Amino acid sequence: MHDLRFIRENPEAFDKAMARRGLPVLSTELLALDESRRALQTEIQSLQQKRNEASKEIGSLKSQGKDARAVMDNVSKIKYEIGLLEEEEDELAQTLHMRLSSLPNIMSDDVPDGADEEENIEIRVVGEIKVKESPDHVEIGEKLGLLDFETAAKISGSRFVILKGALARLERALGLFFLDVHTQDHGYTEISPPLLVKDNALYGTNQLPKFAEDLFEATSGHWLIPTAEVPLTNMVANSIQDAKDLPYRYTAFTPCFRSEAGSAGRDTRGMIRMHQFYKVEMVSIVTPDQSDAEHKRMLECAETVLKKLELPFRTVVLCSGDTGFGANKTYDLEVWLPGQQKYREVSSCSNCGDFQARRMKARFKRTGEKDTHFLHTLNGSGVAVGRALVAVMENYYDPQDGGIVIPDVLKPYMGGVEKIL
RNA sequence: GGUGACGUGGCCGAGUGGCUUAAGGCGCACGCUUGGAAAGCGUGUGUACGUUUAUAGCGUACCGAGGGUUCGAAUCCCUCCGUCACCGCCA
Repeated sequence: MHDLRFIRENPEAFDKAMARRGLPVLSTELLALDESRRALQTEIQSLQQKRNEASKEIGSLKSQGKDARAVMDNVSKIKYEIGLLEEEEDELAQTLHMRLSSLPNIMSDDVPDGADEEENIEIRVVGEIKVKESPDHVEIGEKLGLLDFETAAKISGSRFVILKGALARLERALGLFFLDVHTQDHGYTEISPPLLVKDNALYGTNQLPKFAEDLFEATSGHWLIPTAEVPLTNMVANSIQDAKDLPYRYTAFTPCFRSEAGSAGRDTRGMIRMHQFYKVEMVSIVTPDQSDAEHKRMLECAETVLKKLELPFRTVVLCSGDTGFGANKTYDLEVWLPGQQKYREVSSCSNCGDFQARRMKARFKRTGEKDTHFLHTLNGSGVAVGRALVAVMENYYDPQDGGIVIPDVLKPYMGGVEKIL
């Protein structure tokens, strides 16, 4: 959500920022709406003042036993006028709110221009690619008899999978490992959040109203979370935090549910794009002056777990065309998949600035200061468990016997299993 | 799921239609007092928006949320949400 005052004071800058998102000039129309809304508000307020004064007069007239009918008639008229104006103002406010809440965040100046993911900028490549080529994870898993898409399809349809035995355990091991690293080494607080949320929460983290298509909705009016970013970030919704307690760093290991509407035909093979997958998420709640440093820190936290797993990956900055709706800047981590001979995204670390905080009225206050300010929110995968599992299967594949070697850091989580065979 | 009670400021708590400008207390901040502290005394103490050169002033709204009744609502009515207690069911 954008700050109208910012648009009022910097209309050209705002239009320029939206142009980077491929949007036309909007400030003129938005400011016109805003101005007429404010004019109406002022008018309404002065009428309300009159009404309040007159009502008080009625009270005192009546208590003195005098006739108050003339004043009462007058108030009736005022009330009628207020009603009309309020209706008008309501409509304007709603239009304005809808327009504003469907506009994407302003990107940082250092986000490179570019049309799509092809133009993301690689900032580093980490780890050595030891396995150039391998069977893909589907072949590996099915040959081991531990990966079953067919049975999952029978139960739930396409884009679901069943993991069995040691492979199921390996998935769990990855989740626990990520969680342990972030809580023990990186200072994140483990959260076990709700997986069903109200639309308010999804509005706060900007999945709604624009991206309802990508979500699963329950019959109760709840929605299944597409990422733990939703409950974790919304923990500070409608609140005023004390600056001295910040930053808050939350992490959670949760299932994520995505309808993948509009991705028909994309990544249909394997576990890359599922309706349901596990992810360890990191969320930081910070003051504006902390947010750049926190963003880099979060990126490092995500990189650390891949390094510990000794998985080769590269880090990219998303270009303007690929940066998500709510982010002002995003780094992606892409892990090497020898089955596809490609780097594939396993983490996305975004700084949302005050964009989400404004939507969810998440504020902070410094001791002694009177003003409240909007928090900055950041979220990042630390990392996607399903895709990390794919990466482990393919990078740790042993062509000699078709098995999967367990990475050293996961051994403590595998109960003595050194290799899945 | 059933029945009942309840939801007021940072916290406790009064308030059942107009002297409420939300009493009183606690906490907090500042000041007075003191050699210093405590006690005591005094002053102040929310959020959002509008207006404005303005961290002044003025105004509007906000007593769980949203509607309604009324000239006037914390107070009356309706719907929803949440909390607590007991009962039922249940991982």
